[in-house]
Amino acid sequence: MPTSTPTRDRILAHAERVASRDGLDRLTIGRLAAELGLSKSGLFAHVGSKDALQLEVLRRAAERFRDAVVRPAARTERGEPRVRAYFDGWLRWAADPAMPGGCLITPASFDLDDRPGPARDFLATAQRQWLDTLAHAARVAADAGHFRADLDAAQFAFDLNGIYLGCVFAERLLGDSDAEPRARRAFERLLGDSRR
Amino acid sequence: MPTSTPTRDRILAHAERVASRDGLDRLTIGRLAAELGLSKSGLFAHVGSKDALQLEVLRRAAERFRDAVVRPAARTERGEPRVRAYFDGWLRWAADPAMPGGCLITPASFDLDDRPGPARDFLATAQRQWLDTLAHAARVAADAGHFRADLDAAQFAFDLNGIYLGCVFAERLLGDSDAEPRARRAFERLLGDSRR
DNA sequence: GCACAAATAGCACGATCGTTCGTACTATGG
DNA sequence: CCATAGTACGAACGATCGTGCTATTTGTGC
Repeated sequence: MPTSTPTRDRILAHAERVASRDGLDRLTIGRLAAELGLSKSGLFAHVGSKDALQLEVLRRAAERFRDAVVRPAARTERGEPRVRAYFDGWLRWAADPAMPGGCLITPASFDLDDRPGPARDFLATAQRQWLDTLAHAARVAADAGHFRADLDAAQFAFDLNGIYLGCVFAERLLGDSDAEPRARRAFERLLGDSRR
Repeated sequence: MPTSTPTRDRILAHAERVASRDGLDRLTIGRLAAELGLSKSGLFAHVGSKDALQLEVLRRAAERFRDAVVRPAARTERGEPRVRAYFDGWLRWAADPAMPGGCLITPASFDLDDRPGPARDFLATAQRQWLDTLAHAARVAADAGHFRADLDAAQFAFDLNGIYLGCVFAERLLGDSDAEPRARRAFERLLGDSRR
């Protein structure tokens, strides 16, 4: 099982789309093979196992997240602008048309939260890292005087995450068309409180 | 398929626990039957179909939520105290030891958000109702002078939901032991902003 | 043109899924 | 004592799952 071939890339790219629309654990080797015009065993040889496939899909989604959100924002001006850039990128990521079902990591985080295993471990680590990134950016903003000095950065990250989750929830389950404006309003409220 | 027999109640009560721990769509007729000492066909006769089983589990969870959270809080003093009662009950519900995997509705809401059908419809309706209840309570609190008069009640419900989701996320995926204190702090911040 | 390796297909396996069907057992009402 | 309805069971169905094995195709260096 090679680590990167054109076919394998095709498989994983499609698997990401399927997982986005239908959920990570609705990924199925047979269905994937049929949709890609491959045989089950042919596809299987590329991915090793179903668990490995799911894990790899998660890894690639996380990598795309880093490319699309984390790295660009990390190059913007430090302090509050960078915090804003993180949040903007996050919302853009959630609405990325390349992923028809939205971020596949969010539902997986709730789905796997009680199922020990490599997938859950990966998700927990990745999410912790992301929240740490957000907290660190808030800390830097506080040190720069943009936010108040005694800001609880971890609490800031917790609050931001809640805003994001509420946005995804309202948008996708409730079909609430102004979920994103609401999220932005909540964000401004959080920033306001972080200043004074 | 009768609507209520002792056996059917036993089945559904156990199904709720399984769905709480493993997720609604990991509910399986065969597994359920084995764990209850019934035959697959015997159990099947009680629930009609798998989809009906899942839907019924959702219905019962929602009913328990009304009994445990909505109704008690609705009888408390109107205004801010009732808003607090809703939120307290909500957090208590999420930590209810009777449901070993926490609230089964939250993960299902993310899991089914892109899968049309009766289960999704039910979830969307139930969640909309709950958010409306919260918004209404906030509106009443504003009219009573506890919150500022121009409070956006729907935004309040949106924010509250985000706090809850962030709490579940931190608690269950990250194993963050002070997720609940953080949620309470976020709640107080929301209340503070709703006053001025 | 041939050897050799990689990529893909074909086929079968055991398991498990939801579901159906026929059939017992058990109570209850006449 | 019999009819009837409810309750549960066992066996089987077609489908699909993940996963092995064994060919066959394909491409590449000599």
